[in-house]
Amino acid sequence: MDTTPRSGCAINAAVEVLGDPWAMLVLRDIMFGNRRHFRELLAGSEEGIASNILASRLKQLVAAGLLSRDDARRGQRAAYSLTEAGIQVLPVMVALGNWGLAHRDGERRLRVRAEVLRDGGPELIAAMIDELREVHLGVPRPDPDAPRASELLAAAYEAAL
Amino acid sequence: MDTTPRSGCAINAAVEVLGDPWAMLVLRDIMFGNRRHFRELLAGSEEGIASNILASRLKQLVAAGLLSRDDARRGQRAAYSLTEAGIQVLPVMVALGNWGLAHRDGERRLRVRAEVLRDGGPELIAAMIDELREVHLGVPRPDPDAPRASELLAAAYEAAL
DNA sequence: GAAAAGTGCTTGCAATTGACAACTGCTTCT
DNA sequence: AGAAGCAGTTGTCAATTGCAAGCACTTTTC
Repeated sequence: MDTTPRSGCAINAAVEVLGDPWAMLVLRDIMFGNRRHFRELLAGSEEGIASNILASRLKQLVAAGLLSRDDARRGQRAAYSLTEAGIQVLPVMVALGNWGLAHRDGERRLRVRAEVLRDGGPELIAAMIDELREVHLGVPRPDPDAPRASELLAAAYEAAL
Repeated sequence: MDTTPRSGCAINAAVEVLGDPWAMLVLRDIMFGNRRHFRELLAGSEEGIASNILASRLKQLVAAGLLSRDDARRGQRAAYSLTEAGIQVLPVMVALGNWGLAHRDGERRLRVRAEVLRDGGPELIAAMIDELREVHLGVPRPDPDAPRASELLAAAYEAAL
């Protein structure tokens, strides 16, 4: 786990944390799939991550300050939560999802649902961030009556299957 | 160069192409640094990519349809250009840059410049995409008198150093 | 017109990282 | 006490990465 930055560039700084294929997928499952425990993350994702890789990535993400590890009374049921820095990865995730929807298979499928993400952008993302803050940080949402962005986003994410 | 997708998820689709640390940095240098030739990319980036890795990544990015290789009369001065799919990576790049600016070093530095990217968002990105289309695809910009977004973005990117 | 310099890569090799399977120590349920 | 579930660790081996050279080619320079 090398923490020496390769350069001072901001994009490089992000890439050194998020540039690993598995890091993004783990974050995705915690964000959208709401998986919080080791075994859930291990078995849950469609891509089939190996246990040592998952352990390594969780450690890195905790060290980088994207996740916190809540070791609920030692040994059992350790839960991983997003920190504020981790929650702020959502825009990156959505941008990646948009790109993936638009450009795999030569840009032909799933246009309709993709529009939910593509243009619903900023407000939807802001609302989703409020939800993530509530779930992971325990911060109540500013407007509890606001529509649940997670459902729209999760639907668009499911459409990505 | 394995092209078999690990899953059908859109985020995974994007990660399989963009999830490599070097892929994003190469695209960054082509986008913001306007480096188009092998040797430029090799010597130009602050991170110091190895030649075999660069060759491998360029090949992958061309195969994935993000770059095109213009082999100006065989042998000499092959130029790499962004395709439309490559240009569309810009929002991902900006989101990554934002995150990097905000969250490295515990969120303390470069706030001022970061705001250029953070909230100037959508319109700035759209304008920059028009510019990239002009430079890399030869498509004239819809409004040639519009301010040059690349200067604002490049300034914010330079601030990231 | 031969030498020098520049081009896009390729090759060899040591070291790191990745995937797969099995296993450890701990805790709780029966 | 036994079984089952938990979060990981360890071992092994193949694939990938990083670094230093080198190669075949083209253009420039003298």
